[in-house]
Amino acid sequence: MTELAVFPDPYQGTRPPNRRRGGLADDVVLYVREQILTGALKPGTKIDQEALAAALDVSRSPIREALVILGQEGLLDLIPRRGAVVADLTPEDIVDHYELFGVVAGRAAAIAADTLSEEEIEQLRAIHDRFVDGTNDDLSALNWAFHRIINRSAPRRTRWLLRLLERSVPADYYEFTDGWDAQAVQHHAAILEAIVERNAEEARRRMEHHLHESGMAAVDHLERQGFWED
Amino acid sequence: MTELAVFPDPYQGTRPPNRRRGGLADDVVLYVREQILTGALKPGTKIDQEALAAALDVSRSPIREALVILGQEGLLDLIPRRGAVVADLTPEDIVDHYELFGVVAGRAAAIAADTLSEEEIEQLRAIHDRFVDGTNDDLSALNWAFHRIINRSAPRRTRWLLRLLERSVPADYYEFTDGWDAQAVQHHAAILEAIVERNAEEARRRMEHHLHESGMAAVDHLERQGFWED
DNA sequence: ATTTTGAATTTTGTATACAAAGGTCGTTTG
DNA sequence: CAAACGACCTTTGTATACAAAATTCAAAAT
Repeated sequence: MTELAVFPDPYQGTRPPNRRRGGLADDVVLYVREQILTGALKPGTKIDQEALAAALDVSRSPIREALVILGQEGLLDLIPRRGAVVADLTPEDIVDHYELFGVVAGRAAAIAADTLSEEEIEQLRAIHDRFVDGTNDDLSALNWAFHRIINRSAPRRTRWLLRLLERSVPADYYEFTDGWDAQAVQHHAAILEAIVERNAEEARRRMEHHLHESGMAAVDHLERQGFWED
Repeated sequence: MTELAVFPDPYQGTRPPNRRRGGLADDVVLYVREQILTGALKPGTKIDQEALAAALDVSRSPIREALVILGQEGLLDLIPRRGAVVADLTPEDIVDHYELFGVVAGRAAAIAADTLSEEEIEQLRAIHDRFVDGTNDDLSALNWAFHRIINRSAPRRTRWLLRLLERSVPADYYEFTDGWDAQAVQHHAAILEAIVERNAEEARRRMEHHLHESGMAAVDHLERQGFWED
């Protein structure tokens, strides 16, 4: 997770949680997740708790809590009494994950089209404009801000699931490379338009399409990075 | 989770995982989840690790792992350095949860309509027939078997999410009471029909509708049970 | 040669110990 | 009298210790 620069006023509260540091387990989760999503840890690799603890210089307590979390996220398979193994992560898994992300984010977009206030739509447009502009701004942060305004209109459980799906995906490791940002601008524009027109079904479709394409881009990127080599 | 009777041949491998007993943490998860979903533990209640450990006669190690799992499921709010609190669970949350379940199960149903083999459709029909019949069978198990055949046609990540959504919901505590089974039969029939006709979009819509109605039934049931009293 | 067996070793799961942050409650101070 | 402070107690987070299951590997048996 990249540390974000301070934003001017209109972005108050629109930056990633940055919530108070939890315990060591959180660090372990971040570390192992990155190892998996960058391909440093290949599927099938067994996680040696002791070794990991030694490597990160913590005890097995936070290690075990981290493994439980990653197990819940589906990145590790936890087999009772025989430990944690890096789960398979095929192109199909990535595509599937983004399709799921799509249907859930699509639901959020539909709700946003129905319920966002005019002020919120104005905020959305402002962020989108800076996203289009593309200069002197952290594109990843603006992308995040755009989706956040939409997602926060969704009910609690939907927001919970969106956060979950957001975490266990390589997003941070490939987004806004390879000219993907140009596509994203188009998609965002279309989504914004549907929301402005209060066309919930169209907003849903376009969000689903956006995430579908994101999945394709992710697979492309990972393939080019040699994620599935040897 | 009710223990299932042994089924005749056609149901081989169609009963709930029943996977090898994990550790004590699993027991703790089951226990606390039940306490929350039956209303014994009200939202806002703080979980005292020591007290829970004493009550279940285990140490805090499995307790903590269980709390992490329930936190990931959204049933507990884990606040660093100040412990776990039972998360809010309003009617809106339940409805929202089932809507999410709907879009994901809908995706599975659409895939099933496209990809189920004729043999699998025959199995589905056989199970549905026994479900319609309603005599001398565990309705809950048949319901589970019906959905399982559909869901297992979905790709891995979708199956993972379905399992997750299935767990953190009161299903077991209200299903097939109050004449809900009559409605479920209708819904299943409609879904089966769409699958037989290989009509993916219709299968999706009907599955979404089924889960939407399930959510309504769940809220009704919980309200009648006094889940949200005082 | 392959499989089987069983002690030695490793690794997991659980319990306990300890340090530090959080909360409590009475006292003090403005 | 209300807010601020601080000593005391509680609870969490982390480390360590211990028991039991799983794995390893060499010797024995088929």
